[in-house]
Amino acid sequence: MSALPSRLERAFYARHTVEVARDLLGKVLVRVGPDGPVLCRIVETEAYHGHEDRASHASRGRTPRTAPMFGPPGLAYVYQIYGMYFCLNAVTGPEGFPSAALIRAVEPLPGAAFGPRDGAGPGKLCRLLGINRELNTTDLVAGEALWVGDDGYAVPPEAVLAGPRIGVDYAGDWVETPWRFWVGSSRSVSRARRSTASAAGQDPGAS
DNA sequence: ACGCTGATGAAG
DNA sequence: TTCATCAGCGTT
Repeated sequence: MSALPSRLERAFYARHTVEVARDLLGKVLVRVGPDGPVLCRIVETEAYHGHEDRASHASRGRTPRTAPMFGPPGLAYVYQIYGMYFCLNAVTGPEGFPSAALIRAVEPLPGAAFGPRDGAGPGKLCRLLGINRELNTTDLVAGEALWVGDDGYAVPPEAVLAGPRIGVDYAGDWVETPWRFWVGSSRSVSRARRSTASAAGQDPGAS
């Protein structure tokens, strides 16, 4: 039923990372690997914004690892965490300003060859799609191996929920910042809906 | 609640 | 060179 997805352009990623993270919900993540293309729908994201955001890798400035976050919007920032997993981010905002949207969960499209929990987490989806450090700094706007498209589907605004980001207990005043976004009706989000979850409003989270 | 696992960055 | 710290996951 869905049209073939059309690739998101650089202007999509060039906006405030909170807007990008929210708008990535419902978009189609396309991975073209050795075994051919795999498509899935993004249902959970998180925003990381600038050096003041103590949850962000870039909060301590530019380092070899975080350099991609300072690059042009639309790059992939892939890093390894806990020694065993990879996480995929899309670099956002203007070039030179460190911000990115973490893709935390994807759900299968109808007829997909994997289950609803196979992409339910940032490490799981990278494992599912064969995303590793080789894809770090690849261009989601121009590359062939990994990109994000729009197939015309839109998540109903009332289905978009927001809450605190996961795994950032060290982030001080930023721990409760509600920059995690997910599709409340999806079975593929990485954790059950929190009672404190709230519908994502129009306002950007903070600044 | 815990173990797995190794890159990362800061300290020295 | 050592050391503590992780934007997770799976099993108990």
